Amino acid sequence: MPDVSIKEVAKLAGVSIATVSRCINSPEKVTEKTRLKVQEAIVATGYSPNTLAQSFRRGRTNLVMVVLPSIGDPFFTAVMHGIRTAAKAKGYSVLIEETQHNTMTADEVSAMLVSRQTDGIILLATMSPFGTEVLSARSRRRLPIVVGCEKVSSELADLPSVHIDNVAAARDATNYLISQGHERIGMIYGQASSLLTKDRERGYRAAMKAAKLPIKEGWTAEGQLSISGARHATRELLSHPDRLTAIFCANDEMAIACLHEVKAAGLSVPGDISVIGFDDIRYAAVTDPPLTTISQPAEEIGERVMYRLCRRIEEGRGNGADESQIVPHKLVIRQSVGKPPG
Amino acid sequence: MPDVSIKEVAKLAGVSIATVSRCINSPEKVTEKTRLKVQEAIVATGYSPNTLAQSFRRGRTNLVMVVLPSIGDPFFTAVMHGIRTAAKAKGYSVLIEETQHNTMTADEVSAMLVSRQTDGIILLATMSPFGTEVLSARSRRRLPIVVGCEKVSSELADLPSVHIDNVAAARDATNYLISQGHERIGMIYGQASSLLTKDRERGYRAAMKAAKLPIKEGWTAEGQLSISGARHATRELLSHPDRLTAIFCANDEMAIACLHEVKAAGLSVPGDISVIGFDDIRYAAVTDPPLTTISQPAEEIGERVMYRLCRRIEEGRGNGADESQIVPHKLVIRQSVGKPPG
DNA sequence: CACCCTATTGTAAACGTTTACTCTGCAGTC
DNA sequence: GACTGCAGAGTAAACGTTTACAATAGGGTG
Repeated sequence: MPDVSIKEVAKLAGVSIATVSRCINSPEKVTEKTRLKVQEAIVATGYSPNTLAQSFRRGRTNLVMVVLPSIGDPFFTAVMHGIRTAAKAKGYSVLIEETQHNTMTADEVSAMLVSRQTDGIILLATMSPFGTEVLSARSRRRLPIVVGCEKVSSELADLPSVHIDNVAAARDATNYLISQGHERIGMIYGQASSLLTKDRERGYRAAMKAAKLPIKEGWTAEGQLSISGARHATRELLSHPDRLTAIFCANDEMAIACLHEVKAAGLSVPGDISVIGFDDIRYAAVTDPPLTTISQPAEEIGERVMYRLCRRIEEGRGNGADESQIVPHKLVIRQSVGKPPG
Repeated sequence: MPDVSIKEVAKLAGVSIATVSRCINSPEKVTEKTRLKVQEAIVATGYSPNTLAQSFRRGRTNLVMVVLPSIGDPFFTAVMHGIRTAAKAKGYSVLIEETQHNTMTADEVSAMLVSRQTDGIILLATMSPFGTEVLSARSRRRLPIVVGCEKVSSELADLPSVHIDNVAAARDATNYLISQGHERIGMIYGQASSLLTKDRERGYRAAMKAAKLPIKEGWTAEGQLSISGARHATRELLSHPDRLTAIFCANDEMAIACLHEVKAAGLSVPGDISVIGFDDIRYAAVTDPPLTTISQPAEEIGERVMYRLCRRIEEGRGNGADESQIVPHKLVIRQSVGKPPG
C-alpha cells in the first residue's frame, strides 16, 4: 500500500483537499456532516498527514534541541526527564546534542542554528565564549533559546534561564562542613571554562572567607566533572602536606570517585576525611558511605525550561529580555560528612 | 535580515535556481566558472539551504529514532555514544524515545512510527509483544529497523541485530562464581517482560545445571533494572533461610544497589557474600569493593547498529532477512567476588 | 559551411500541505 | 420578494527545493 495523501481522502469523501485539511486543523470551520464524512474517509484510507510537508509548509518542526555537556551524567539525565515530560505534553520531540565537556566551537553551534531543523534550543551548559557569528545568527532568526542549570553568561544576558542559586548552594555545602568543625577544606571543581563551576567555587570561597578560614595553594583541583579526572584530583589533594579534613566536590560523579580514592588511600570516610557532593544523583544514596550532597530539583528545572521555551516559540519571540528563575536547592544529609578527626 | 532562499542566490549570480541547486548537490554537472560565481553569491547572501524544504522534497529527514528503556542507564548512555559517533559521521541526527521500562504499547510505537518522519529506527530494547499494527505499518513504509543489545524476538525475526551472546555471558558470570567455590548462588533479574533478562537468566540456569547445583525457590528475584527495585530484591534474597553466598545481578545498576544493601545488612562483600554484575558501567570501577562484572563493548555495539541502519536506509531496504551480529563480551575481575565463607 | 553531438544551463513541474480569497446558497430582515 | 450577511465549501497559490525535460551554445566532423 503506497502512501496515501490528503488527495485520496478528499476524493473518497467527495470534498476538496482544503476541506479535509480544515477538518483536521480547525474542525469548527466545518459542518458536522462533512466532518464525519471526512473522518470516515480518513480511517478508510488509513491517512495520516505527511509531517514533512506540514513542517515545510508551517515552517515549524515541533523539534527542539537540547545542548548539554554529557548525557551520561545522571543529573542531566534527570533534567532531560523533566524536559521530555513537558515536551511530550506540548507535542514536541527533543534532539540531544552533547558537547562532551568540550567548549563547543562557534562553528558547531552556528551550524546547528542555521539548519533550521529545530524550533528552539535549550542550553544546559552555556559554553563561553559564544562566537559572534552565533549571536548574529540567533538574532537574525529570532531563534528561541532558554538556558537551564546555569546562570547565563554576559554575552547572552537577554536570555531567560532556570537554575538554582549555585553560589548560595555551594556556600551552604561549605558552611555545613564548617559547622561540623572542619577548617582545612578543599574543593574539586569542574571545568575551568564552565560558569557553573565558577559559581560553585565562588560560593565555597565566600563561605570560607566569611568564616575567616584560609584557602591555601593546592587545596583545590580540577576534576573535569568526570570520574577519572576526580580520581586524579583527589590524589593530588590527599598528597597535600596540610592534610585536608574535608573535600567539597562540584558534582556527585566526582564525589563518588573521590570517595573511592580516599578509601583506596587507606583513609576512612567520614572518619578521616569528610566528602560532600552536589546534585544528588540517584547513586548518591547507595555509595559507601551514602553521600551528603546538595540536591537540585532536576526534573522541575527541566520542565520549567521546556515550558518557557514553548512560550517563547508560541509567542514568536526569538529574544528580548526575560528574567531568570531561581529554583530552590537543599542540603541532603547522609553519612559522608562527620566531625574532623581528633 | 529575512531568510534568504535559493532564488536570491540565483538572481545575484545571474543563473537559474536549478543551477544553484546543482552547484551544491552535484558540482560535477556544472562549469567551474559558474560554480565559482554561485559560490560567491552564496557567501555574499549568507544562504543556507532550508532543511525543511529539502527533507520534504527528498522525502528524507536524516533523522533516526532510538528507542531504549532508559537513557539514565550508563550502559545505554555508552551505546548512545557509539550511535552518535556513527550518526555524526553519516550526517544523521538522533531522536531518543524512552520506554521507561514499561512495555511499550503498540499504539505508542505505532504513533511514533507514523507521526515523526524518521528515516529509520534503532530498537535497543525490543518490547514484546509488538502489535500487529506496528508490523503492518512497518512493512507498509518499509521503515528500516535495526535491533541492538538484544536478540530479536520472534515477531521481528527478519530484523538485523547487534548484540553479545547474553546466554553465554551470563553463564560465564555464573561459572566464575562456581569456580570460586560458590554453590548457593542467587540472581536478581531485570524485568520479566524483557528478552534480555530472559537470556541472562537462562545462562545462569544453564551454568547451575551444568554444575549440578540446585536453584531453589526464592533464590531469584526481580529487580526491575533499577536501584530501588534491586534494593528490595536484595533484602528478599538476604532473608532467605538458605543463606546465599553469591548474587548475580543482571546489570550493574542493580549490582551497585545490591552491594549497598548487603553492606547495610552488616555483611561484607566479598567476605560474606560475593556480588557480580553485568555491563561494566563506568561506576563499576569505583564501587566499594570495585565490582566484578561482565563487560560489553557498548560503544562498538552502538556504532555497528547505526552503520547497519545507514546501510539499510541507503539501500532502501525496509526489511528483509539479515543475520545478527554477535560481538564479544568479557569477564572483568575486580574485587566483589571471593571465596564463599567458611 | 551545414550538421550533429555533447556539455551546460534554463524551464517548469512536482512534492503535500495550509490558507487567502472567491463563490455559492441559505436564512434572516425589511 | 429583494437584499444583506454569513457560514461553509472550493480554487488556487504558495512554501523552497530537486529534477526530468527542453533548449541552447559551442565545438568537432563530414
